[in-house]
Amino acid sequence: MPQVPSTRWCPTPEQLMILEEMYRSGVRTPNASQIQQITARLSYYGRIEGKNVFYWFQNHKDANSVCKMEAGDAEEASSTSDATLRHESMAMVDATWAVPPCCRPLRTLDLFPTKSTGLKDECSTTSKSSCSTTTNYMAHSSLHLSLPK
Amino acid sequence: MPQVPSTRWCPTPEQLMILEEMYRSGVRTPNASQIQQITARLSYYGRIEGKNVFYWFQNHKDANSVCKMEAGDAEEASSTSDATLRHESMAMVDATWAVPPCCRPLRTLDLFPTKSTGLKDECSTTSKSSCSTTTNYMAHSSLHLSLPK
DNA sequence: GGCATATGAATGAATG
DNA sequence: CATTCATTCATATGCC
Repeated sequence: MPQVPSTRWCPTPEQLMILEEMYRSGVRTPNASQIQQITARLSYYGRIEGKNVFYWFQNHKDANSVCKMEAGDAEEASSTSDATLRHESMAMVDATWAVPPCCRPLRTLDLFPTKSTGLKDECSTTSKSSCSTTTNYMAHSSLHLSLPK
Repeated sequence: MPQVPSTRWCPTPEQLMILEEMYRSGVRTPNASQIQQITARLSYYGRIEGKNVFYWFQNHKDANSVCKMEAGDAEEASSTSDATLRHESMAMVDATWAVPPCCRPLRTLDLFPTKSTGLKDECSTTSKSSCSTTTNYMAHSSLHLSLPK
């Protein structure tokens, strides 16, 4: 039971930004060397491995349409939810998508903590305040499915 | 009284029954159209959205007769599957993989035993904006690596 | 009231 | 590139 920190890669905003920009630039499937460079560069902002980059581009079909729900069906609070469509199936059912507010609060707190002293764990559950930011990206819609409205 | 609008989907027994039956019937990953139909049908019994159906099937690996949820299975296999390199790009970046500790100290030493409940990791990354991102363009190596095999 | 558990939701990782 | 698997996160609910 490894409490090992072997966590899943947590893309930081900076990393994301760069990746997205690259994607926008036309990068689709970087080669090994490309990946290496990208990884090296991104690793500056946080832990990242080559495979992360690789998979990211693999999964990053299109970050388009941060579709929003249609105003006609839900009267939820609608906290600017953007349904991130991932698969075609989802794309179609999008109509029903009305994802409320589940964004991912990036807990990028300040610098690395020096928690030797009685500092509470930095990963405290709280502090999930603003999940705004542009954390939501990625919408894997594929094909030609009519996405969102 | 679940009057709260933004609540999570609350599957009704009827919905569950239908879903499970479908699952039993062999439905594993319904397509968009499938999802739509299912959703439509289930919506009769209560509010439900396409994503709910989608996720349900996604998560419903084996919720039926799960008998291994608890028990004293404290250890894990951790077979550390070797990453079978699939593409050459990956092969090359492989070096970057398995980069264990590297430079990112993400984990704190936990002296005291913490309950596993809500074990949150801290993938916090410094959102430092030292920036100075030297617009490092991508190298157009264009090597001879043919990706996929 | 909070703590424990269950499960929906999200997405990174992997495979075909 | 599409699809599926696995892990994690967040929220709801139940039991103290």
